[in-house]
Amino acid sequence: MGRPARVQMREVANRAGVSISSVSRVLNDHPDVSPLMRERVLSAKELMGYEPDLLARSLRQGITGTVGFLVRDITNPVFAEIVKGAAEGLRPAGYSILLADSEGRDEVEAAHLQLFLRRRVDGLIVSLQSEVDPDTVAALHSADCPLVLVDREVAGLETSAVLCDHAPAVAAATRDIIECGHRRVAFIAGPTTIRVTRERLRGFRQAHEETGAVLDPELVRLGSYTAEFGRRETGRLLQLPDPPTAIVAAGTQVALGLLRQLAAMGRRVGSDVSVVSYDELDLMPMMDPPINVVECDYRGLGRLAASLLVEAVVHGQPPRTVVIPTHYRPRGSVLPLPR
Amino acid sequence: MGRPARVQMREVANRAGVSISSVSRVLNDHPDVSPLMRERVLSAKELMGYEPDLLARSLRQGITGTVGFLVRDITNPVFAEIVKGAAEGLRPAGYSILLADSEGRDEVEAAHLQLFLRRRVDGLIVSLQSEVDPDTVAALHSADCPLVLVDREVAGLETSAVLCDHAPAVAAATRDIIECGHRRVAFIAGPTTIRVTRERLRGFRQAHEETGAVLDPELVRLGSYTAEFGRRETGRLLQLPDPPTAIVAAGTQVALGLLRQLAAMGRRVGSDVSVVSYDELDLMPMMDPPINVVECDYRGLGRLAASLLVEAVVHGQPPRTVVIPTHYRPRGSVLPLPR
DNA sequence: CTGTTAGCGCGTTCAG
DNA sequence: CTGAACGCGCTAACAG
Repeated sequence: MGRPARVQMREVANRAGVSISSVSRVLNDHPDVSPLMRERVLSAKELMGYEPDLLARSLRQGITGTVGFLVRDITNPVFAEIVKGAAEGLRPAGYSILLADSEGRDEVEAAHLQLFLRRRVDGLIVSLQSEVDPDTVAALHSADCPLVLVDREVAGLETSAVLCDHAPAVAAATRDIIECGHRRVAFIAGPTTIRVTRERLRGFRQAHEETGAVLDPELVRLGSYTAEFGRRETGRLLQLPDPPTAIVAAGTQVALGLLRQLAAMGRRVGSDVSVVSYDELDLMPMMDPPINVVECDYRGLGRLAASLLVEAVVHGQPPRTVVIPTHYRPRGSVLPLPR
Repeated sequence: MGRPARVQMREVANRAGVSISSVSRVLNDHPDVSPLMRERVLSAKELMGYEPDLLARSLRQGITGTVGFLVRDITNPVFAEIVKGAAEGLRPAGYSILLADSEGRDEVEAAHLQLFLRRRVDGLIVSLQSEVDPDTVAALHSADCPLVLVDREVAGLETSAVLCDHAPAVAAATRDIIECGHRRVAFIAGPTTIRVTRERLRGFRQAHEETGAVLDPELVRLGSYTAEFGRRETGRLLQLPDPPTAIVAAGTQVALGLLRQLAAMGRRVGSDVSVVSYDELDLMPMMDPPINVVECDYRGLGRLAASLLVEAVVHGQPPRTVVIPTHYRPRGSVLPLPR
């Protein structure tokens, strides 16, 4: 079957015996069109299977109907959920999503943002892997469209943001551990160059202060949100002369690495070492014992980001920051220390 | 800080004291440009921070540098992996990804495809939720760009495809179960309107034929690839007068639902009912007992889809179909039946 | 209410 | 090797 040659507006106009602009008016629901005209144009359109070229329309109107979405790693279920939520929010508003994955590299992240801007996206939803990379920050500053940061903050950038309230939830988790009698609690997370880490760490510290427990700096391991980092640091922590009896793993991948390392060392969650993981992996509740988690509604977070963006793009609303609650869900992986 | 007004090509031309077309030639690496001209233009460009508008370029050149990517559900780790792989393959080639999620609705799927075409994507990578929806099929037929189907096939459509070799892997899994002494093996999967289901079912049947085992049609449950379907059918199967002693759950979400239902019923994997799941969820190997799975390299599949698309778009290569191997990984969730 | 005209920002013919 | 003019397909401003 031959390529169904792309039919253009002028052909429809000729076929209907009217001018091009009349076709345009009908298709854009301009008020000043006679019923007869509307009829003629629409039937010609249907007959020829005409669909307006959005590229040309975008160039003319200066709006593309696209939103750039940047995530650190689309295979991380947290980001997949956020994207899903945003997609649910953006589709009814008529926006398409340009998706970019940072691939763990700052230069890729910056390049994607620059590319988005050159494609003239109407808005950006961004969950950076680095809040401090110069090129990335420069790109964000040069953005001439609304921007929503997801669980991130960039110094000196006035923008909308949707944030998770990590600190209280991590504090609750840590308090639970300490109240079970643990005195050496470790913390594994990513770099402090992103807000999530700083907030989580803040909650972890706060719980120690409130309970009067001593926080050994050696037990805090900050590096990257990867399974490999989680695995490695778990191994190192447990080989310490005075090892921790409980570990808080901040981040899905870090938690995964932790569990792998425990399995490799033949240690059991709960009995050998108590564990609090971050983010609800679907299988966490079905493990034995079920893993305690800190989590929030990431899909809702994505929907929220979408609605903030839409209200900024469409209604010109000023930047706004929304914080959503985050929860600690004890399930059994934290056990009392034998006295 | 004020909007950094978008700088255009003509301004760069004025600044450099040359014509617009000279600027264009320099930026597009046209051979016939003097070193002096190149120098003048490039320095003016840097000075003013000019970046070409890709929208206008696309309209002029007829190519957008975008690829439409449609998936059934981006929160499904399988699709997230495929998207990641494709992103890795498409970025170096200079393509951006327009991502669409079908949201479980045929009309959404068709609408997304139509939208992609109107945005004049250079290519499509598509993993349909329905291979038979009329609007969807019509949209694919009307596509005037290269198309790569991912683990799908659409009747009458000459196109590239990347496929998983499901049947042998499911057959191996099923044989393993039967050889362990199980005589009533159930199968839960999605609709037969997509290739994966048909292939998986074929493998399941084949194992029965080869071993001479009897396949009770009542034990085959085909519906949808959702956790809810997996949960419900697991419950119904186990309440049968003569329930299965083993279940093959095809699909990540179905398997998840199955595990939830077993947990809810207080049944243990292995001892109460043997299980083979589909697709490697990261935690499957760490459950007790570790779940047997059928899986393949989905990220590689995505990369493959990207390379097929690129070779079609850039080099005009004809449609090609590639099948990648799929594996059965026994781990301990299938146990012998007591004689 | 409708047709004509002028661009949106670029790339690409053509002369020179 | 460079500049001027045209057009990608469409919408918006203006006449009629």
